[in-house]
Amino acid sequence: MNKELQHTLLADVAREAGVSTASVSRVLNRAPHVSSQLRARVEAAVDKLGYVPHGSARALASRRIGAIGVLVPTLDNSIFSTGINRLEQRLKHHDYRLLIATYRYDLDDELEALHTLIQQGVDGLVLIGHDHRPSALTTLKRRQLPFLTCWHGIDDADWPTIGFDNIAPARALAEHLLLLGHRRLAVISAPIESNDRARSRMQGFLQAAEQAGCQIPAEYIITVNYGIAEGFEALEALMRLDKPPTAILCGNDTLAFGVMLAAQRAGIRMPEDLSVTGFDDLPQARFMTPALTTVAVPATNIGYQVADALVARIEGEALPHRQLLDAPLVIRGSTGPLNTDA
Amino acid sequence: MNKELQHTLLADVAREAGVSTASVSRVLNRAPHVSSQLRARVEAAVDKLGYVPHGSARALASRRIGAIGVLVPTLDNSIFSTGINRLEQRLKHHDYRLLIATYRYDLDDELEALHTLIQQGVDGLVLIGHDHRPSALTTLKRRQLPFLTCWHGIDDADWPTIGFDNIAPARALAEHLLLLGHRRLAVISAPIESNDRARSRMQGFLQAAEQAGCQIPAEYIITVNYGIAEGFEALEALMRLDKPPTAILCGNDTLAFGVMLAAQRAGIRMPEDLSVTGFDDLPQARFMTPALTTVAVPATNIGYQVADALVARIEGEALPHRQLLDAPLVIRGSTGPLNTDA
DNA sequence: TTGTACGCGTTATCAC
DNA sequence: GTGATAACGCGTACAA
Repeated sequence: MNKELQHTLLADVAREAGVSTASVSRVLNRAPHVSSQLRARVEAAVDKLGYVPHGSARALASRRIGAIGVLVPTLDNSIFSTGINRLEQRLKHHDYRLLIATYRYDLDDELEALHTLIQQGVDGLVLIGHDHRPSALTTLKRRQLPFLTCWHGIDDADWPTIGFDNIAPARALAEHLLLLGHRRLAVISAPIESNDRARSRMQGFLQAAEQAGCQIPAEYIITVNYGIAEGFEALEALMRLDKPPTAILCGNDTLAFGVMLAAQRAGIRMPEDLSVTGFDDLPQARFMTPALTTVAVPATNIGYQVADALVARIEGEALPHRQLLDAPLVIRGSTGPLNTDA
Repeated sequence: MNKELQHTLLADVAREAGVSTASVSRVLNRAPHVSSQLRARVEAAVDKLGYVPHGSARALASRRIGAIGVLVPTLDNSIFSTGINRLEQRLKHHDYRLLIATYRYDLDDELEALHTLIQQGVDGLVLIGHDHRPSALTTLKRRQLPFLTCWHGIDDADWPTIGFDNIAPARALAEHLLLLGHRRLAVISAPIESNDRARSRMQGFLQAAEQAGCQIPAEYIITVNYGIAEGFEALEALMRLDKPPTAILCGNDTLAFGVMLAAQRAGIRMPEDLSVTGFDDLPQARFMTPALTTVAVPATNIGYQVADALVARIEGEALPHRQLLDAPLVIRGSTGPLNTDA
């Protein structure tokens, strides 16, 4: 590795402009009290030499890296990429960059990625959801690192959040189906052990059913990873039961799409023979036939708010530890009254 | 900002272990010639103090950051997230981290993001496609930064690539439709000015049509951004024409899904009344009814190969400037013979 | 095998 | 306003 071509340094710029390194640094960092004359000379020298500051050196000296990190379970779900996208744009507006790390819904991987990001020197962190390894909190606290969680609505001073309640909308979805006369409700959910969002939604579904005196039997509850294929196969499995459900509550839109596609393939009419609900309101939801009844998750807004709040926190502001956004029900054609002819 | 709690430093560990800082550093960096005795003492001290190395200081001193950067047009298309995901995992295997930046198909944003990543000190870079601002190449070369492009098959020594040919599969798709008797072919594509993949695919479509003596008229060529809604609306527009097309070539699967959903909504039968093709082979493709005829883009394999090749390059190896992977046609039910009854 | 001391490129604290 | 110069935290020749 003999890449010994000398990059131009701040000192080179200083020499070229005939000023001190301190002055160059001031110009570069938009410090106050610099004469426009000096500024001009420095900027000319920077351009001439094609100078690019050295990020690590800068971070070391200033004890600030100008980046915040985000830990996402996966980028494969476009609801997350949407949120991330907005977060990144808004952070850029505050002059912060975004470092993204993924952990495939594995909390040990999340913890490891957290350490990597901290080591990288991020100025703040965004985590998704409320479920994390306990030592994550310890680390965060010990280093006094500003952080925020999102996507959940759990009231916990340890885990400040900007998110939404997952339980109530899930309950509303189930109540909507019950009101339509359905009694054989099935649930297709992601594994709930280390995913509070999935758990909350499940809880909402079951609560509503129970309150209506309509307990959901175990064989109507299917746990799979989020994915089109998984939803597709889950529906096939449900339809093989002696008494198939008349309505299916899906943990997210992706699963619901899989279910709907399988139903279409099988010639099952929706909503006449089967009602289906999702969660997220992905762009595709409204274009399905029938259009998917779901919950509109405020992904974009979360990205925006999280950026503002975290930056404020980094700059020393105290903020409420919970901010809830609206996640409204979107009732469309995929849910309809129980067909009593059948 | 008075977060003056002293983080434990390498020196603290050294003191705790009763050894020199150099020794601690050696243990941490798995240097050879360290007695297991010393290693044990240091590791104990590290654990006891909860020491976390300071990334910037380490990068500054070692002139290596241990991360490579990737510039992606968007994370919203799951074909990219799939590739990125594999890239990240494979890089971790080589002890490199991945910094992701997105530019929303705007090449000026790409250039800006490139500078940010370079400033950040990445050890190498991955770009997607062949279209970039010329100054990107200049920068890359001047800093002698190892880099790779992917997702395209263009033979250009300036832009080493691990990708696939976009033209031939596109041509094959069109030929497939022509062979089925279709003559009224439409194309729905992303803007081609600054997107070589879209341009190559378009080129393949048009070439095949022309060679079959079946020029595609301008009103059959629609340019929109990639998206479900965009595909949906494009189909509606095409169907309003006096003589609607009997087959539609879509620039990617997402557009094709939009088209198919619009067709289903409009009661257009596929493939009897309309044949549709995509490009990517997303998971959803096989589950549509009918299943989507498309091209299987080797996203996972690209991620894997790019990781290995770029790391090799960083470590000084010379590699061929082009490596082509297979992107096979996947013929499914969404394409069928021209219906001459109509 | 281990320790000493300097250098990495910048920012920030002083004086002037 | 501007210029010296001491940190910043770690890696690594070099010496021992």
